[in-house]
Amino acid sequence: MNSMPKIGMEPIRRRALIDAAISAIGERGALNVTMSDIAGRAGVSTALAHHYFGGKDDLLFATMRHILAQLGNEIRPAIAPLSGPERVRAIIAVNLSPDQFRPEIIAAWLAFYVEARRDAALGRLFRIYVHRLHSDLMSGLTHLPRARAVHIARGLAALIDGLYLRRALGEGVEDSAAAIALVEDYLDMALAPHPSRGSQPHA
Amino acid sequence: MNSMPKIGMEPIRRRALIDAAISAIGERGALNVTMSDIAGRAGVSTALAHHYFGGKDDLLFATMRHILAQLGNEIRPAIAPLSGPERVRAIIAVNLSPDQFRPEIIAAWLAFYVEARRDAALGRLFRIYVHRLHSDLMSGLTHLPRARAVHIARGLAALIDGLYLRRALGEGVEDSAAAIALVEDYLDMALAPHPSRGSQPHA
DNA sequence: TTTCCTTGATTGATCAGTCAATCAATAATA
DNA sequence: TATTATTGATTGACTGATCAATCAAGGAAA
Repeated sequence: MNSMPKIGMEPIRRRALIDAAISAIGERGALNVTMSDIAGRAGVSTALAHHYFGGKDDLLFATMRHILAQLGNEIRPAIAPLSGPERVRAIIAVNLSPDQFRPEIIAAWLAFYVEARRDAALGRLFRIYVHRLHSDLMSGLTHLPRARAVHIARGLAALIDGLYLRRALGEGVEDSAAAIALVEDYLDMALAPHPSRGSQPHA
Repeated sequence: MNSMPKIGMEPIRRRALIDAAISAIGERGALNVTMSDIAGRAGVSTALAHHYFGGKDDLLFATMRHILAQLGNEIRPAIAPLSGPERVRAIIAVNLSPDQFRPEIIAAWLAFYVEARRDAALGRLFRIYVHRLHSDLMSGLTHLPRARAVHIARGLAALIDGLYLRRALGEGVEDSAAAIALVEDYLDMALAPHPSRGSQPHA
């Protein structure tokens, strides 16, 4: 380990393998993709995939982490300058943006949701996502009583995930814009003062 | 196939194998269960499972059909005497009842959702479920303009599925009652006349 | 004795992971 | 400049395990 005796292929290969994994998962629809398939798509041998990632689980974990990081990188700047309902709207817009609503991304999400039930590391990753989404939503609902804000945040989160599911199945809401409209409609209703309804108090 | 020269083990075995499949899927969290595992839980050999179901895919298909049929059998009598919002409330209550909210059932749902992306037969099965849920919901929203009813029905369906997802992950809404309360709250808001909001018209 | 019921053993395929061996590029050296 | 040592990059071939599916044979009721 003196200096740089060889070129730096590592980041390129890692990225290529992750992209290949997303592509493969998107096409097969589940995590039962083979290392051969992934490596083939990335244009390398299976041995190289093992060399860089250690094993299949590690590669899939890195893939999911990449997807989550990408989502985080889109959300952070989008909501930074906003507060209140506008902040919530931005979160919704990014989570359901055409970019996140791509079939292969949805397929990967769904497949990882399933896998997270068994894989402890994946489960932790998802819990981080769930918590981040929740606290992001809460940060736009500070003008409401806490209990009411929690209620709405949970509803929004479930709605977003539900729309993902239906998208994965190819049924229900058609495109990104329709999904966003649906969630925003929920938000509008929840924020609008309504006569006397609901189990939670509101301002 | 003349009459009944031998006792009828078939329905008993089929049912036992389906129950075993649900149990196995619930425990492993995905569809990558083995025929050995399923057959073992049912107390028979793998060869017998093949004898009665033909192959693994057929067994899993029958398992999902059984779960969907069970849901249908619970919903039908529950909503038959009702109409309007009460009918919608009954649909919500059954879909999120403690019985449907069992971890192993949720796990099976989720796993089949994933598999339905590839398996055409499973996909058809799910489309039937989606359509039935939608038309059931619509039948309780006849007092609203059609466009508004469609909007609400889609929101309710997505919300229900989203709550399933979060339940599968073990995060978010805790139990059946909390999930029902969340969806009913959405329904209450959607049905309550609110000042001037939303992209869809309402009565 | 016919007919369903049931199984153990086997087979063929798939796949993750390993390994020893090349290739290529740079840095040190003479 | 030419040579050589060093090291990352890369692969083909192999292995061990897993698993769905098959089959031929052995019960047991009718």
